[in-house]
Amino acid sequence: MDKTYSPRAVEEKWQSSWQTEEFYQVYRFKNDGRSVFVIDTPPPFTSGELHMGHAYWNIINDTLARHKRMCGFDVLLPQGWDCQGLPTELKVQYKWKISRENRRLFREKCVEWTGNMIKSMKQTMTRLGYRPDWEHFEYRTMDKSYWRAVHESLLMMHERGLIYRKEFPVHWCSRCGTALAQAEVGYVQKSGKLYYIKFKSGDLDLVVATTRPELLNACVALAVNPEDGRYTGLAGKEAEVPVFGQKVKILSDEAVDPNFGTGIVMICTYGDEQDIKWQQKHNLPIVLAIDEHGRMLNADKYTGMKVAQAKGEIVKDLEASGRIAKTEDMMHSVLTHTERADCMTPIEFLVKDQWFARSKEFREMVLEEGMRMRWVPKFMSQRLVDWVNSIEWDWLISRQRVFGTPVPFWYCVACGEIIPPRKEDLPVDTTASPPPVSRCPKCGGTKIVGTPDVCDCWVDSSITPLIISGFFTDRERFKRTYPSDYRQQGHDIVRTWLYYTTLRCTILTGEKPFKGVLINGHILGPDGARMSKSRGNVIMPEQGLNEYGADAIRQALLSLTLGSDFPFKWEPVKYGKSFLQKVWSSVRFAEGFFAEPSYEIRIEELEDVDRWILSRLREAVAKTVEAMEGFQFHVAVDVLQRFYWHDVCDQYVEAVKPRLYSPRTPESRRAAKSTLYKVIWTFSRLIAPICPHITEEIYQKVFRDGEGYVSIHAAPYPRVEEVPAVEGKVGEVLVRVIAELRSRKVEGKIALSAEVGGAYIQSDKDTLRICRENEWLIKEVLHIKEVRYGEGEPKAELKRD
RNA sequence: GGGCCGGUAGUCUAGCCGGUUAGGAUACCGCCCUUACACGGCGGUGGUCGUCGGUUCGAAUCCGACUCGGCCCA
Repeated sequence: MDKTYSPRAVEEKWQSSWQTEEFYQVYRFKNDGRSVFVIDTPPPFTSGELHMGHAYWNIINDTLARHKRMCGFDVLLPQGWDCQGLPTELKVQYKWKISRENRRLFREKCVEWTGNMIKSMKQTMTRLGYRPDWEHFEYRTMDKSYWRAVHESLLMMHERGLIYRKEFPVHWCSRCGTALAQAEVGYVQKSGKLYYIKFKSGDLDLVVATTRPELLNACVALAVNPEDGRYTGLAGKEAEVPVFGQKVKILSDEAVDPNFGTGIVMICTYGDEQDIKWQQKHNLPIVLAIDEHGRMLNADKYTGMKVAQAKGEIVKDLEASGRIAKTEDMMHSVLTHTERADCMTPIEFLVKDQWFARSKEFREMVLEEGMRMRWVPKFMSQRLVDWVNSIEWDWLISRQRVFGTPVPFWYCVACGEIIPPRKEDLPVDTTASPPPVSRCPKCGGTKIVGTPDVCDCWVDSSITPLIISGFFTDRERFKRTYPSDYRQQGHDIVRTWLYYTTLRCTILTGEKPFKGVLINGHILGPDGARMSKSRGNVIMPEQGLNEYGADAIRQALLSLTLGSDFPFKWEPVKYGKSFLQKVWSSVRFAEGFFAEPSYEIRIEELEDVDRWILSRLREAVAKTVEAMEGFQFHVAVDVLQRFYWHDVCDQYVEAVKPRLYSPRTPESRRAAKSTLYKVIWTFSRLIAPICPHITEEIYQKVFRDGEGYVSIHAAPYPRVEEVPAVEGKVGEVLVRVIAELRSRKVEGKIALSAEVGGAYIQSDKDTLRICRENEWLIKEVLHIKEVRYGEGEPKAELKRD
């Protein structure tokens, strides 16, 4: 064995070995009748970059899977890819200069781009030691087989009357010419003007403060807070909108902030999200004010102008007619296309024909199923409860995009009836294929049209437990692998991925999708803020893999408490690397004394320090097993690092050196060897799920001949009963005395290898007896010629020559 | 504005179903290259456990208020 452990070379060697047929049997899901353990892992968005946050959950799942395999479970560890999304469309559009007008070519190019991204991400995953069952359980949401599953799931929901169409406003970026998901927009602080505009209501002038006078044409109501004493009796009256002249009602609503502007707000279709709520709640008319290119609609002489231009013109005309009471400069939040930092176009709400899935009515069901899951950590379940209780609308499942799973329905133009495809025709693209009927089954209408809309990405990813269990493809396997044992995910997507999965899977199967949920926190940048390119605080695992190794990163990330956010630092990784070197050196030392393939402990030959370290080992096994079972990985890391470094290396190895180099008896030497063998072999298996590479290397070099498994990851996880239950108290006393004398040496600036003439040990009777019995060992370990003893307060002294 | 989480030495963190000299890591300072390891060993400096109240014989640990930070949602 080399003096220095080189993670790079060792890790790469085993990562490629694990991909071979010989080792695949360790990692494959066999469905051979053993208890199954299924982990529903997140399919990451295929951005091409695997950052430390991804690495974190890769490592959690890999560690969990390795642990369960060693415990004898038939583990199903799948890994999917969430492929379809706007960022990819924009890359293909802007970087590859492909026009989205040609939908087929555009999609092909998106698929090609995504393939490249997956390749690069998979490489980093592999370098982290992540080893899911790529061969049989890798899925990509852009594949036709995945589309088919999504379509079948939507078909089932349609059969139960859960799909409907309706006009609804969407976030729209006029520069990118597309609808956006909420996750793709954000508020940006901008300086602007607040206009105080006078509306006529009878003889009164009502002053309304707004930042968007260009939406006057879409003003459909005014509103005041019912508690606002200034406007008692105003509700129910009418007002006239300046410039455009339409008459609108004045409403009363608690959501109006009396402290903003004058306390009177104008409701437009649509200025912001609150306007949507008000429009729905009060059933107000909808005026289309802006088109897809950001130009005015239904705005008299302003029609066709760009929004910004129209704003200027309208303000000018308001001023001319004396309808502006005053203007104020203010900072306000503007909803902006922030997902692509260089777009930053203010978004508008456009009314589009949309597809919905009924979800409001399943709130109770989702809550009940959610509460039947085991949550780790427990408090995270509150996020689901809060979210479900706050749901006000059904799920808008359509998106006006190109690269996505097509919405698989046609509809009758005459009566609006939804026409589903035949199951055997799935997957379908309704813009390219003819409908299964030529006449509407409801009204007989002959104009049946498809839709270019695609599905929200959560429609795709909310069926992962069904995909991995074979719900659509293999009902026999499904019976054994659904629900998943655990769903692992970040806390930020409880309200999306977890909620939608629970909703859809329970509707489709009648049962919750997973028995347990493992929620992890975010890995933040070193500055404590969320990692983002614009902040420049993104940490990529690649930066540390060469220098410290995957096993070091794994230790560092697993030493975090599950559920909390953490600023990433390299220091704990460095410590992990030191620990690997420590383990390596100690095994290198021990291995030099192992002449036989394996060693069995003979209880009767054990000496006091052997019994001590074995009792400590037994304790470490118990604690580690308990921690691993309870997903307390940080506890396991801590217990193992401390046990091995400080008990095994600092104390035990030092204390048995004389018995290995110049033993008094062959039995003493054999006891030391067999204890060392037991300790290292057990420890290696305990930490194998956390540090799979170094333990595999050690296993293949030291233990394979004696133990016979193809891989350490095929060996059984240690159980407490494997370690002899022996009394360690006597050895503990001895170890303490030795440590004490060693400290005296260091304090006296005596080299540890230097011989000293004598030592004086003062303590109680029992301790002295133990020391006398082990006097040979004390002398040899510390290079002391003579030891004297005395009863009294515990102390240890050295006498120089 | 609402929900959740956190505030323990310069930095990070364990403990938090009440009683420990409050562990550990890193950084820093000494001494030591000991036939596994200087990616090491031994020792040391450093903490009013966010603030203020309360419960208790006793609180980092339980309760309340406040404050700061983070995430999610309005």
